[in-house]
Amino acid sequence: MKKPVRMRDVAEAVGVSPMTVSRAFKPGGAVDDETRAKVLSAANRLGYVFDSTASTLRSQRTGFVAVTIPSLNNANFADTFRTLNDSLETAGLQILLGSTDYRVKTEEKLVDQLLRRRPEAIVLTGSHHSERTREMITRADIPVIEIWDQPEHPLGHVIGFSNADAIRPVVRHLAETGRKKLGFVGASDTADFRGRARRLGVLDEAARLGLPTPALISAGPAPVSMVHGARAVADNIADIRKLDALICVSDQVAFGAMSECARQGMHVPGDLAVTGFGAFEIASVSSPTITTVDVQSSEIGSLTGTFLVDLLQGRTDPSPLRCRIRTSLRLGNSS
Amino acid sequence: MKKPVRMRDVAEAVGVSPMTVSRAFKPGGAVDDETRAKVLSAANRLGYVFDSTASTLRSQRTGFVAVTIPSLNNANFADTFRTLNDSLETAGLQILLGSTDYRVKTEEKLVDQLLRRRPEAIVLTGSHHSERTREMITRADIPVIEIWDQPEHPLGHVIGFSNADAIRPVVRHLAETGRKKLGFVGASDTADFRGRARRLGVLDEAARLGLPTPALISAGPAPVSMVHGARAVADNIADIRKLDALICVSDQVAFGAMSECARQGMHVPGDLAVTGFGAFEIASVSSPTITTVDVQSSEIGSLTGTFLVDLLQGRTDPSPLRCRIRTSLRLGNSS
DNA sequence: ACAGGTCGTGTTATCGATACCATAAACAGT
DNA sequence: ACTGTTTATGGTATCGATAACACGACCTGT
Repeated sequence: MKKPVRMRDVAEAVGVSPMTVSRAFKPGGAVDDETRAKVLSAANRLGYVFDSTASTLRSQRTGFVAVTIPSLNNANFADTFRTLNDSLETAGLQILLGSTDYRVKTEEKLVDQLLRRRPEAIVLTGSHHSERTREMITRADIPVIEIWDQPEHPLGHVIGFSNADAIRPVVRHLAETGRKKLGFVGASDTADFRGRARRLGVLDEAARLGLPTPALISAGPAPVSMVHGARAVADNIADIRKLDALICVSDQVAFGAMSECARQGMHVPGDLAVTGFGAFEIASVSSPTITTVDVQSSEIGSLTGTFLVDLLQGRTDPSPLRCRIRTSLRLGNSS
Repeated sequence: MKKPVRMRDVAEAVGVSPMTVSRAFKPGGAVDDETRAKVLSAANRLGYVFDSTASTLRSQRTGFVAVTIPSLNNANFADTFRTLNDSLETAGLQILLGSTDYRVKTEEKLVDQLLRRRPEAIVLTGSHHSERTREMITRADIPVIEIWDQPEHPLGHVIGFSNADAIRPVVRHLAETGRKKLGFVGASDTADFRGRARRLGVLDEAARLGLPTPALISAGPAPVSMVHGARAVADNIADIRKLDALICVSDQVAFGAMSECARQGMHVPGDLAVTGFGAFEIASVSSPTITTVDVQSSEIGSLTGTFLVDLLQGRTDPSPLRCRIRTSLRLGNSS
């Protein structure tokens, strides 16, 4: 239980001032090469570990970026988060992650907690926030990026796509291939705003094309995944036999639905077309492969990361960015 | 660009000392209820945001827990991380997450970075670390937990299972059902230590049971997932036709393998049994369902979380814990 | 030779909260 | 009445690094 080594101790050991040690630890610090080498070797010998907390307080730069995502077990956001993390960590930034559990109230508490850490920027998944959340973030006066959506009233920067528009090509594709009686499988509640937007997109596009109103089939409360897709089909099999296409809110749900269809003796795509959303691995590996919408989740993460790094280093115009991620229909054998 | 509100400003507004404001913000702070209410309302009115950085420096408590995992897109660790995060955040602890990319050198750099933030504890996935990593962590003098493994020489606490032992029942099950010519599909390199341990477990158990040495089929470098399982089967189809069981390093690989088998006209389990590992959603939703090993990934996370919270609050004996997570064979229709 | 520049280093004050101790008031027990 | 205890609050020093400024040594060009 000896007391921890501080910068001062290293300085004394080398015979320089703490300031010189400080500079030796900064990548761009103006120190003589020889001095730096001596400092670093002494630091290593003494077991000195740089204290970011003190540095942060004095310099007012935390190196933190706060990130909120709806759910950690939703594979949808894993890719985005991973690529975002990769971009940021090379710039020496550390993510503070929190999950909102699809609730604006939870998001509010989370944002309050995160802001106490003085992040240099904040990334929010989605665009629906409580009034207080908006206020806290505005007052924090740091860059904000909303991702995975196209908000009407953005808080700051936007890197995402319209979930409603992204799914329209699916409806058109189904209509073009002669499918008329559509169904939509998604979460029952309205907590998953992106899922809800997709549902609205489906309904609207079907109306525009003069198709009958799609049947809405609930897969239970968000987040929904494979088992929920399977259960939704099992629970509504009679209705589903009357349809000729099932539009699912995600590839996971689509896969679950397809697998239950197989169990029920329905042939995909012969008896029923099934589509997903998100272009996840499962879509290209399942049989049949799933018709889906590629939203480039990795792209969202890496774009956000590089943009943020440029912004924080002052290399980028800080005026609000609205970046629309290009989404595309990817045909599989399920439709 | 007005200057930020500090505790002192709130104190002045209410007419108390900063110390009282400080206490009003602590859950257990001894302040008059009325005073606290006045302080909090003033804080809210002025837009004061508590500054954890300063608090941390003075009190020497950061509220951080450092966590390293091999890969963020490996679904294996998502459940563990999610439940761990849930337990910790209710206790007001914030995770600092880093991914090691399955490399000890990357882990070393990561640990160095994370320790600078002065975490109150560190959680490492796996048990293979560089000498320098071990040294840094030992010197940091904070609780360490190694998860997802059973290290021979633990750094501190252990919450995990033996990957080699966990997969033995799979081999026994296959032997009992008359399968003799086994194959193992996993990552080619030795970077994924847990995958390697499973392979060794398969080889050893096969030898004990007097079975011929299982064929080793590479699915490429770690991390491996569905597409790699499918490709491994496609690339080695001639060899695989001679086998009667395929033991895969994970459910994802097993699913990919099964789907390629279907494409190749091989029937599972008729022509070939296929098994996975991890008991992920895909195992119970795919058809056929996959025989797998349930390792309770969620359990690992929540156990680690509650243990850590108890430890940091001094409610638990700090002597090294070695917790063996019970694993179990879960039969599916794929074998 | 000298003004003006760069480079490496030291001195001092400070970032914003809180540990530690002191104090005053209220109240109980003998 | 006096001591001891509890509760609510304030004053001061401090956590460990660094921004800002100062300074001397060494260039470099005219």
